[in-house]
This record gives sequence, structure tokens and C-alpha cells, in this order.
Amino acid sequence: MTTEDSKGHAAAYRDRLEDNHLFVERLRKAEALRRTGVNPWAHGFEVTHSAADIQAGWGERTAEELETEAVEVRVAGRIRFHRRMGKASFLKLQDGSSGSVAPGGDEEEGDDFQQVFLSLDGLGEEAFTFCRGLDLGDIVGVEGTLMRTRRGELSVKASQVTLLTKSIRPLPEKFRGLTDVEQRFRQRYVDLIMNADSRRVFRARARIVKRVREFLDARGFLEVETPMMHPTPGGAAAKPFRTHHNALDMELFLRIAPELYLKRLLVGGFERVFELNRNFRNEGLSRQHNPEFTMVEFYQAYATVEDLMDLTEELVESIAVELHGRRPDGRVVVEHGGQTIDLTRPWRRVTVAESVAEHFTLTPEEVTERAWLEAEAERIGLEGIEALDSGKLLMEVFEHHVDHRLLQPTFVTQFPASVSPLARRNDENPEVVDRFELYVLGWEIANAFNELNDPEDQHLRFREQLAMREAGDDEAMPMDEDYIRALEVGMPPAAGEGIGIDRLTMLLTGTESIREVLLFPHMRPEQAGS
RNA sequence: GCGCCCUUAGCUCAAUUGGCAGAGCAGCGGACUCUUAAUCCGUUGGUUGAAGGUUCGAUUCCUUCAGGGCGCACCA
Repeated sequence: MTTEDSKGHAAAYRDRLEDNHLFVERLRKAEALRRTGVNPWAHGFEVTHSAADIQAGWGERTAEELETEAVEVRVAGRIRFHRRMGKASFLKLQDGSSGSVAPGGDEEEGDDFQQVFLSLDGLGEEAFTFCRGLDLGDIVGVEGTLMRTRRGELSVKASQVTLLTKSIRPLPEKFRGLTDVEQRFRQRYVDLIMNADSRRVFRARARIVKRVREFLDARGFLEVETPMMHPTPGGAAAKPFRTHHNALDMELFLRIAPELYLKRLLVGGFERVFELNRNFRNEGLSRQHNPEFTMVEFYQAYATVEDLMDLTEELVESIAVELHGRRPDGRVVVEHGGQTIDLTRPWRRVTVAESVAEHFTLTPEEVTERAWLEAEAERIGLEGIEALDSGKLLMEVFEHHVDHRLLQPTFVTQFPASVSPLARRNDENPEVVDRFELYVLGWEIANAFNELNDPEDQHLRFREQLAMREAGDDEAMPMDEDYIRALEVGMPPAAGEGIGIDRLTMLLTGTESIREVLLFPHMRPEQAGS
């Protein structure tokens, strides 16, 4: 790049900063530093202590003790506060330990930014003047010794300050911070700097994911990765995203579920497998739905849904205990939107028909009668009722009246076979399958069933799905011939389950929108120039 | 996809029945050697989301569009 090009680019770069004087001022400072031989975007700095390290190691020391010890430290972080006086000033640095959650501890966010004391005496004229030009948002490295201020705050008395990164765009207002929901999601990097609650949620999410892995690992489950791009979308009732492979010139679908691949692994002899990863569904967005979402699916040979209900209670309760602890009375509760949710096991177990019957103060027999179901479907405003089987009608009534009212953890069991094409029929009643969905806060958190391993029945179910597909249901599953072939080789009896990690995280972090637990939730593109 | 609501300075928010677009923080200049959202004095900063309309005059009323929030629908 020639000097002329370089000048042209500098102008173009300034233009994209919209001539905002706040941005241009900082850029001017950066350029001034460069002229004195200081690169405002440095690399590398030896850090010996985090803010949390210093608090943990010397938090109880008195001013005198600190003076005697003369502990030398090198810290680094982003300037969040800068209080300037004539010949002294204070910085508050935010580092990766700021507001961190101690392992096994509660979720209290400590305001453990590291304060730095700068003085003309300690730094000398030139360095002190340089520090006066530092802006909120700049990242600096500081070398100094620990001290306690007159007001009692443990601080680093700086002997040397190095600018590591110049920040061109100012941070939001320091008191109220960034509250605009759209900007919080679009500029998550700013949100994470400004909002301890956001940091807390994503740290909690990481612990939940880690705990799920540990839990399954401890029970002998093998973590596997199966294709994200499927030639045949299957394993769930959902509309897929389509994509295209150029070299093979073939249509592919982003997976809506890993289910059919994981069960092929049961055939292969991996008797306990799980996959914790993304699924993609081409459907509407809501507070509970994002086009891509994370689910853990696991399959256990020789187990039944009964076993998985126990396992699910144990898993979720243990994560809740890790994040929130137990109450003195031994119960495990989480607060969510003014509700107290009691996750202490065991949880209520109720069949679909029972839950509907309870809502209408009828009996399970009454709410599964065709005439009653048709009449109720009519009241809901359902169309094409005659074409729907009774199981589908029952589910419609359940979804319209019951599921969103199941606030406390509830296993809903005994689903109609017609809405569960991959589940094994109940031996006593072939019209239902041994399946459960876990509801908490009215959200479906988990879904599990005894897996259908009879290839002939599976073939029949796929054909029924095909018929529904031809009748216009674009969420009905297509036939998967290779999956049938796998079942013909022989799949051990098994139960499998999927748990929605996003919703589980919402439940355990008290958040009400899935966007709060996704680092970069799906958004429409911003308009140019904004 | 449909309905309701929101969009004003970098950020957080004001602006009376339609009558000169303002404040705090941030920034800039100045004072101040222990501050805690530091304080004090002075000061820069606006295509009021975009386009159109009504009006002598529009941040304000109307239309369309964009983005966002909430609800419904779809779904997990």
C-alpha cells in the first residue's frame, strides 16, 4: 500500500465513523500516539493477577500490611471508570474475572473491578499526562504495588501504565448502561461489557452444558457428532432449512433433529450415546423459539421412559442445586417471573388424558370419547375435524387448554401413537405410546419415549406420515429407507430423550426470552448506515 | 404471516391542545494528590428511524416503509 492509498484509506475509515466528533476525537488521540511511536493497538502483556486473584489473596490486608508487603502485580483490563483530579486519579479496570461466578458458589455478582491509583508522584510527569488522555473503554496494562486507599479500597498503585487497545467508540452511559433490547442483542459485545446480568446468564449456561455432559458421561454415555446436513430431514415434525451442495449438485437440509442417526448408533452397538448440539427449524420466532436452538439428545439401550423420568429429575435437580443450592428445608427451588418453581424430585406424573380431564373436571374416559373431542375441537375453532384422528384431537385440546398451565414440573405421559411416529406402542393399548414430555413454566423442556425398534411397524408409520404429507402436512416425516434397513439389522430396545438446553437455561436463570440465553439471537439485518 | 405498541445527541431520557428540539452521562477546555455514578466552572454535539402528506408552522396529526418489543399463528 502506497502512502497515497494509506491516506485515502484513513479518510474512508473516518467517513465510516459518521463524522461523529466522539469517534473522531478518539481516532485523533490514537494517531497522535502513533506519531510518538506508541502503537495504540499493542500485542501481549504479561498479566500476573486478575481482579479476583487480588481480592482473594489480599482482600483482608490492612493498609499497613500492604505497605510492608509491597506486593508487585501486573493487571490488565478495560477502563470502566476514570476519576481525574489535579495530580492524582483513579481507574477502575474490568477484566475477565469481573463479576465472575465462583465454582460451586452462588450467583452473586461481585463488583470486583480492579481499582488503580495514578499519581503524579508515582508515575512522573510524562506518564501521568499520558494517562490523562485515556478514555473509558480503553484497555490498559498496569504494573504497580498493592495499596489500600483512605476510603479502604484495595487498589494497585501504578508505577507504569501501558495502553493495550484504544477504544474508538464510547461505551454507553456508565450508570444506566445499555438497556435498549435491540442493541443488547445486536451488539452483544457491548451488552457483555455493561451488564453483569448478561455475563451471569452466559456463565450459567456454560455450567449447565458442562454439567449435562458430566452427568451423561458419568453414566457411560458416549458423546457423538452426527451430520448437521441431512439428505432426508427427519426425527421431528418440523419444516427444515434447505441448502445446496455445489460439487454434488444435491439438495441438503439442515437437521431438524439428530434422532435417526443416534438410533443408527444403537444398532451399531453404542448402547448409550448422546449429542449436544444445534438443530434448525424453519419456523416462526417467539420468546420460546429461535430458528437454531440447542438440544441434548440421548439414547439408552434397555432403558424405558420410566428410567428416563428418574434420570431427568436427577439431572435437572442437580443442575439447579449447583446453580442455586438447596433451601434450608432441603427443597430445590428457582424463582422465575414472580413464580416459585419447586424442582425437588419426584415430580408429578400425569397422562395426557388425565391432564385434560382434570382441566374440565371430567374423567379420562370422557375426554377421549370421539363425540366430546369433536365438540371441544369445534369450540377451539379447529378446522377439518373429521379428517383428524382422536389422538390428534386430544393433543389439540391439550395444547389449547392445558400445556401452558403446567407451571410446576410435570411429566405428561401416554401420547397418541398417531403423533409419535418414532415411538414404540404401548403393549396394552396400541393407540398410545410410552412417551413423556416434561413441562415447566408451561414450556416443553424435554420429550422422551420408548423407541420403536420393530422395522415393519416403523415402515407403516413412515407410510402414514407420507400419506399426511401428501394431504398437505409439510411437517410430516419423509420415508427414510436406510433407517428402516438399520432397524432390520436390529436395534436393541431403548428409550431416548431430548432436552432443550435454551429453555432449561431460561428456567434456571430466570430469563423470559430465548434471546436472553443465546449470545447472538437471530435478528433481521440492520439497515445500512445505522 | 396477522394485530397492538415503540424508534428524539454516542448512551439514558424530556419536550404542555401542533408553536424557538432540551437535560444527565460521555466528549472538549479549565480547577482539584485518596476518588467510588467523584465534585465544581465553561462548552461542542441533532436529517427527531426513512419517504411522503395535511398545515402559516410537525418530534407531535395522517399514509407507506424499515427495525425492534409484546401477543396470536406455527412450533420445541
